[in-house]
Amino acid sequence: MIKPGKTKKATILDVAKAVGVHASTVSRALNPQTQHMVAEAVAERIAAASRRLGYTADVFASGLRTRRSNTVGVLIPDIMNPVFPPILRGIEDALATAGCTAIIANAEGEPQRHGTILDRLLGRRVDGLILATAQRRDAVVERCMAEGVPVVLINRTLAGKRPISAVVNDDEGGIKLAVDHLVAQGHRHIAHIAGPQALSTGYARRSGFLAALKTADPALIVEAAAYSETAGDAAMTKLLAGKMPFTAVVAANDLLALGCYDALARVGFHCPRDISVTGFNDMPFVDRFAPPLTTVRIQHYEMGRRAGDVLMEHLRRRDTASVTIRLEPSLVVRGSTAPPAASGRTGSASR
Amino acid sequence: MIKPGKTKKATILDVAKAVGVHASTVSRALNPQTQHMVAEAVAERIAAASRRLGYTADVFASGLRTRRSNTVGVLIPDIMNPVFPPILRGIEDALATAGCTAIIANAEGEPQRHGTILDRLLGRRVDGLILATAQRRDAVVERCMAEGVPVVLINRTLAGKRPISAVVNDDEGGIKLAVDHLVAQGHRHIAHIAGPQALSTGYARRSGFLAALKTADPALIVEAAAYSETAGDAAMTKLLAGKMPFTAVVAANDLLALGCYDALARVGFHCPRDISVTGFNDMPFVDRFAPPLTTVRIQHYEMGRRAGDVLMEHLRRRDTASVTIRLEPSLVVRGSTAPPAASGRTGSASR
DNA sequence: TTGAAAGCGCTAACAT
DNA sequence: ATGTTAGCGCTTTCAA
Repeated sequence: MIKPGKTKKATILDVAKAVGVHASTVSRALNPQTQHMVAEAVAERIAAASRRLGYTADVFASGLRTRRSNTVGVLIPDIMNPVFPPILRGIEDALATAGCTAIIANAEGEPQRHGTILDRLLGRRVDGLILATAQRRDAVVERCMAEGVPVVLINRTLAGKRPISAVVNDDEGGIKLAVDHLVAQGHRHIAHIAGPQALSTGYARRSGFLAALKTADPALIVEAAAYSETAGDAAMTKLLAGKMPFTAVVAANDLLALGCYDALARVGFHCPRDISVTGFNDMPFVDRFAPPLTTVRIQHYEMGRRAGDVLMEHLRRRDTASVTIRLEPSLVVRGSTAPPAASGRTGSASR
Repeated sequence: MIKPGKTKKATILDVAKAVGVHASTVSRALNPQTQHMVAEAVAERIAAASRRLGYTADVFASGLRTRRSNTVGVLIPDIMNPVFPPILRGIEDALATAGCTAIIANAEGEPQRHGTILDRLLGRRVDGLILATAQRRDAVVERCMAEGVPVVLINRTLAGKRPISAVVNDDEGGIKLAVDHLVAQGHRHIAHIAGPQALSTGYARRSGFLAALKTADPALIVEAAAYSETAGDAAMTKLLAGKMPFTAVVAANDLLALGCYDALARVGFHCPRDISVTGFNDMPFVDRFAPPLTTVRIQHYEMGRRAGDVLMEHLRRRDTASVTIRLEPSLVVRGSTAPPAASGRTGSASR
């Protein structure tokens, strides 16, 4: 009933026979690394024949021999977060130019699952890894380092100086941009919804907040349980329930800022009239929210691209020294921030 | 300087030696299909030893032998479109239960690139494909069918009845939901921004619009060049420039609806006061836009999940008959639709 | 129920 | 510059 249609794949032997040379000559001619060892005329005939027969090297056979898959694993904490698609595009573009393919794995915010996912990726014999899931101390990363698997961290990095490559943002600097903007608008009581302190982003942004706002009140800093809307909502609710008045809040990322919107709406507060809100990431579509979010823009695509390039370099030369690339963020001012109300509404936030 | 750390992977031979049996026995014991051929006691010792040694079959070696990669290719038109992440999650969950891994490829709206991407995926020896990129007549799909590669279409399907599995939405029915809602609100002049007619979604939704609104005016139907915000903006601008008055527009998807927002804002019209807008997909975050989008909700996750399941079934039994699964959409009413202004503002849209 | 042996398609060391 | 040979690690007949 079903046509099998199985067009038998051409093997290297088919090409060899067609040209009248030995299989190994075909192999050499087709590999850029070894092409120089074969006569140009022969190489051309081989190229022609292999094109004509639609020959492509079997990844299993060559992988078995060479122990390279030309595949890298990419571990993402949450693919539903719109920051990641642009990052992934950057990664894929970088890999594609090196003839490499990404296997994307979703960690879904469950750190304990990371080990299993790593096993799965390693089981696929990936040549290296790009991890967007790193915690400040991270068992998965440690394991990779111990096993000598090439790794590049992206967005998040480890605590302290470690010999591992990473492409991150200047999180402190980015938060300073947001704080300075609010201060310039006249805000004096600014709260911070910090990201999880187990993550370098949460940690660094909190430090950046403290550094930028010397007068920061500890009571106005709340740590969110996760980078999610619900966690942002919960944190903001906690802030509103506290007795410290404030007129603005710096959220550690856009999703948390969205959660702030929810909490604010629930108690009938208006953003930015009652409370100004800033985010971090400038993820796609935040310019369309009500109100459009003032946020710190990071170079999503560039970040992915650079991480991909760095990993490719590590694969090319296994002794490449690790590097840390820090990308500069910028502030995008939109409708979620405004000068505090003159009416002394400042105190209104305390209840 | 760099610790090689290369922990030699355990091979099947290591396990065999540890247990004192032949490698082939280990192979049989570890494969659920053939496990029954080996004595239970031996099987247990093999399982224990392989666990102890951290043995996992080398995918290259077994793939070379069995011609199966336990990998499937997933072709997505645009990963930046937030509909896809939930769909991908569904697909991955379905594959994971079958021990399969997805390789996601981004087609980036360039149909001519699809062939190359297909080659790359096939070169990776994927066992099957899930295509979200199908056009009503699609060279890539034809090629897969001709070559006997198992394929499941998702979201979009081919023109006419074809022997190929697909998981799609009831696009006609979905649009009818939107039209009926607008009519119930009192709208009489309703426009449609159709999706590309080369895609089954664009085509079916347009048909659905025509079917639901017998009095539809051809001058109030504009085909967008792509499913994108800019295309939606352009189409809406064209509609506004026409002389036909209308009070509502049914966009063929959410991105097009967003483009409508832009066009409306540019000419100083307010949604929904001047013009009501509906979308399609209910992609993440459209509930947060200004105004929150009234749209047709599709079962993103379920769609992915079902497609994955169907493909797994095709891989398990190559002679499985093809099926088409049609998922039911529902309407989500939000702030972008309202009754038309009583003020006879109807005509206002014409200039 | 288990072992022996062959071979999947390719590449790399060695030989010429 | 090209051919010979061996073998990567696994699965699968075939034999016992």
